[in-house]
Amino acid sequence: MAKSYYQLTEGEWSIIRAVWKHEPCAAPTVQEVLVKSRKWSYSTVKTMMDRMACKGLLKTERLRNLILYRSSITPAQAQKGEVMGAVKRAFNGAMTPMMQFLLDSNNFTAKQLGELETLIKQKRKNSAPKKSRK
Amino acid sequence: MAKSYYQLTEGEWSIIRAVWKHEPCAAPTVQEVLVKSRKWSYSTVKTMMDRMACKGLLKTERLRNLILYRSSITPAQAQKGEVMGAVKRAFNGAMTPMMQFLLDSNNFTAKQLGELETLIKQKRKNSAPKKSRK
DNA sequence: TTGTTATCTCTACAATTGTAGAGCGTGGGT
DNA sequence: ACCCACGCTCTACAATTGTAGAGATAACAA
Repeated sequence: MAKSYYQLTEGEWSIIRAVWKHEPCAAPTVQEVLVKSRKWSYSTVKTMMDRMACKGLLKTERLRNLILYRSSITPAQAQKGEVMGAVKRAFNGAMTPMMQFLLDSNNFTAKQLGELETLIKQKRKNSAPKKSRK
Repeated sequence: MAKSYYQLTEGEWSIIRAVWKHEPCAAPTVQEVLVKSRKWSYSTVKTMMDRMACKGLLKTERLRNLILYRSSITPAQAQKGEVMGAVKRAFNGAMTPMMQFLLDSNNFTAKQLGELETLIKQKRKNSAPKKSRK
C-alpha cells in the first residue's frame, strides 16, 4: 500500500506547489515559475524534481525528448502529512491539544473565531448520525 | 533578539523532551532515558546534545568534570515553531485554513468537538474587550 | 600508586537536502 | 549538411542530520 504520510521538505513544497498549479508541466516551466521566489537554476530544479519522482512524489511521462511531470499526491495529502508530522512531533500525536494550542497562541480575530465556531457546529451535526464509510 | 522560531528535527525533539522532563541533567541520564525508544548509544546522544547547545537549544553548565544541560526553549516555544513551520509550508501561513483542514480531516469525536466549541466560546469572550498587552 | 569506572572529546561516515556546472543529444531552421 | 536552442544527463560538492567507535581524563577505591 502507498505510504500513509509524505513529509515534504521546504524545497519539495516549493516544487510541488508549482507542479500543482501547472501540471502537466516540464522542468523548465517549473524553473521559470520558481526563479522569482527561490533563485534556483535549471539544474537545481531538475535535480529536485527527479529526486521527487524517485520518491513517488511526482510522476513522469516522456514525450519524445521532453519529460512531463505531474504530482502523484494531492495538496490535501501533502497537507495531511505535514500536519500529522507536526502533531506527532510536538503534541505526542494528540490532535486536541494541538487545536487548543493553536487557539491559545494565535490571536485569532473575533470574526475568525466565529467562523471556526460555525464550522464546529456543522461538524457536530454531521458527525453522529452518519455511518462512517471508510 | 532571539530567533523567532526554532524548527527541531525528529531527533532533537526526542532529546529535548527528555531534557524537559529531567533537567538539569547530564548526557548519560538522557541516554538512559532514551535508549528504550531510540536505541541510541551514548556518543549519539552526546553529539546531538552538543550540537543543540551550539544552536542555542540547550544550555550547558560545567560542574567539575560533569556537564549539566538545561533547555533554553520552553515546550510552548518549540511547539509554536513546529506549528508555524507547518502552517507556513502547507497553508501558506494562514492559520484559519489550517484549522479548517484539521477539523475536516481528522475524525474528532463528538465529545472532542464539544470541548473545542467550549474553548472557542471562552476565547471569544476574552478576546474583544482586553487591551492586548504584547 | 594503580586500577576502575564514569564521562567526556575527537573524529568519522553515510544519507539527505540544497545547489549547480559541464557536456550531450536532437529537432528545427537555413 | 550544419549549427543552434533547448532540454536532458551526469557528476559534484557543502551543510545538516543520524549514528557511533576509540581514546583521553578524572575521580575514587583499594
